[in-house]
Amino acid sequence: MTTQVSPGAGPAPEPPVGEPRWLDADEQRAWRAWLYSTQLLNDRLDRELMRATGIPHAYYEILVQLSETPERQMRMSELADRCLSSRSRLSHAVSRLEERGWVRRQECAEDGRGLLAVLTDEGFAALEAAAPIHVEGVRTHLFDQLSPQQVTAMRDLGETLLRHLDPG
Amino acid sequence: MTTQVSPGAGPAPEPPVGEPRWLDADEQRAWRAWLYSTQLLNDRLDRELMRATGIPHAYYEILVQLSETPERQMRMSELADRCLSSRSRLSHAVSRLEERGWVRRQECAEDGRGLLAVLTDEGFAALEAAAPIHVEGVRTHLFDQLSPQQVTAMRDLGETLLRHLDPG
DNA sequence: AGAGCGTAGTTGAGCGCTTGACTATTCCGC
DNA sequence: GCGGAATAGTCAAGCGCTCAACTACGCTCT
Repeated sequence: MTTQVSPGAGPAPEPPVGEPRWLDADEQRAWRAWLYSTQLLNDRLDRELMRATGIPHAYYEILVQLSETPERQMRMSELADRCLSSRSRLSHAVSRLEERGWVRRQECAEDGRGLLAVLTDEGFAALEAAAPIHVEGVRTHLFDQLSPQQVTAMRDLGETLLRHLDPG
Repeated sequence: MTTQVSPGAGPAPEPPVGEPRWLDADEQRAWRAWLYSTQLLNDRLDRELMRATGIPHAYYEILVQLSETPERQMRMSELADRCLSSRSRLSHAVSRLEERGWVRRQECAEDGRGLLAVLTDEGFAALEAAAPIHVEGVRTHLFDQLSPQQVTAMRDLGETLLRHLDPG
């Protein structure tokens, strides 16, 4: 779906330097399968979670990150990093979560510039309500479809790519 | 990142019916690696394409789909399906591509309700300019990072999930 | 023929994200 | 301790997407 414009495939004839390294037929197929499946899976999980709980997946992740911290609070920047989110995006998101009463901002003692995002009890309750929905989606659309070997391969793939994409 | 609220892991103690089937530690790890890596990869490819060409990946896909058709034209609905897009989304997107002069709408002879999206020469040129950027991104961030076995595993995973998610 | 239903596509409101500019605070070197 | 760079976070404009309502056409049954 996404790559070829020019030459039809063929067994990788070593393109001259500077020429695009087009995908061959097998690579195309692998790439499209990956692209479509990830897109469909994410859409599906996000949609189901949204329908059932009104929480978009991005917000759910914020709640999860906060809940996994001892004090249920975290610096805005660290939260943004963990959610693979820009600071701006996180700032907007926390504002909306604040409106729902699920998170509040609190000044940071050690750093006058900083703020802590704190998960409220209401926020934790919302997360507890949403978690079973979400895990059920992950089960039925992902793990239930895969053999143990495929799960291993998935983890291996993910971790390999992460080493390249997110060396941090 | 995303699932556990409640019990810490443990070797899958067969939850009672109705209880959430929580992920164990290995599953967590696999899930997070998958989720993060797909997110980072998509963000990266989209961003690079956008920066270099001004074309978001969703629009790029529309152009690709049209270009792969014999007449460089397709019914709106079919185009939406192939782009994993809602009709509404596609309609908006085609409107914007029309403003750029890359696509035009054309009445459909056989069905008075229908429209054809037609790729213009300018649109094709834009696609030809963008394709090398995109394929280079897919190479460097995906295929260059993976062994041949991993590529095979990736295709297998993708296709397995597609059979479940998109049985069409 | 025309009532009713299904299909094709569009539209507008509202939300979330991105970008880039902005404020406020801290850190660092002199 | 003071001036400048770096860091933390916010905000506004603009774009893209979703949802639900809407128009228009085709199909079928009577």
